[in-house]
Amino acid sequence: MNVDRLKEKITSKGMKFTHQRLVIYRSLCNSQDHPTAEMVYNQITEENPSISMGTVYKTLESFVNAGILQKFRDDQGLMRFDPVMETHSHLYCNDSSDIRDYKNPDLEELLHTFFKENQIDGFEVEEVSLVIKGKTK
Amino acid sequence: MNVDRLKEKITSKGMKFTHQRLVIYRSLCNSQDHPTAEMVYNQITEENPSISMGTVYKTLESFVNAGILQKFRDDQGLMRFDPVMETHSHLYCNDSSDIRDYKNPDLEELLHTFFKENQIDGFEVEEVSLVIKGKTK
DNA sequence: ATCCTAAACAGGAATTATTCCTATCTAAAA
DNA sequence: TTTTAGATAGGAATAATTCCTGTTTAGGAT
Repeated sequence: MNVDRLKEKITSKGMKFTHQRLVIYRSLCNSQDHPTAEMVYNQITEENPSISMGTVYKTLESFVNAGILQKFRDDQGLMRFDPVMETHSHLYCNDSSDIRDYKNPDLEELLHTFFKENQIDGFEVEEVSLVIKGKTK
Repeated sequence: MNVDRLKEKITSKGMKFTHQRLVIYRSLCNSQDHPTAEMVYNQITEENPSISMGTVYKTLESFVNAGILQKFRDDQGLMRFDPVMETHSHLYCNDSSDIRDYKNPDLEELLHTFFKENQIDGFEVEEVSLVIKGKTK
């Protein structure tokens, strides 16, 4: 994604376009590993040593609120950030801390149908995602 | 569950039977709310003021390793403990921090079949659970 | 019943992810 | 160019969890 598209993405949500936001969002878009705030910080400070940890946290949170990023907790309790906004599940590797994306429209349809037909007493389902644990082959 | 059955549960895993372990495990068995270590601590210290926080953490972890409890992270990153060992999913209330159990054999069968028929490239599924978010009605 | 020892415990310090605070700075609207 | 609301840097504060150390104890051996 080029700078203009990144800028458009940020400003379209009513956020000021700053160098820090550009760098942080670009880092997310280029990563496949659902980085933590610290991983983002380590990556961007190689080229931008003056960006502070607090800014990384605050910026990531702003992006989540603006609907530009998703966040979720991993098993160690660390917050992970994800630029993929469509509904999808995650594959957790039992042998490492790898987390891969898993997206399957058939599965989504299956679950949607299931919960439509199987109402839960006293609970209204709004969102379902899967935690899939296993081994990388 | 009476004291003898609780004791049996603990010693059958090769663990020494101590007063602290009895009290902590009993607290878990009597709760429905997937308590955190701190919630367990607060509950048991009413009657057992000398049990330390460190012991609660260490004991809960020992129980998990022994296969007596399950643990999982909630959205706030807190570790939750659960005496229900069978596979089941959780209902997360969006309006509060309530977490209810959800168990449905049909759903488990459905998912089992799905992942048998839909192998994931480079990944071997071992365990699937659902994160179900929504509203308590 | 008493002794012995590995394991468990209490109490508190240390660690670590994350949030909070405040003075300074800057994007972008006027 | 000026103005100012919002953004940032840097560091202090917070809070869940782990670690450390000296003391105690469960339960097998004597």
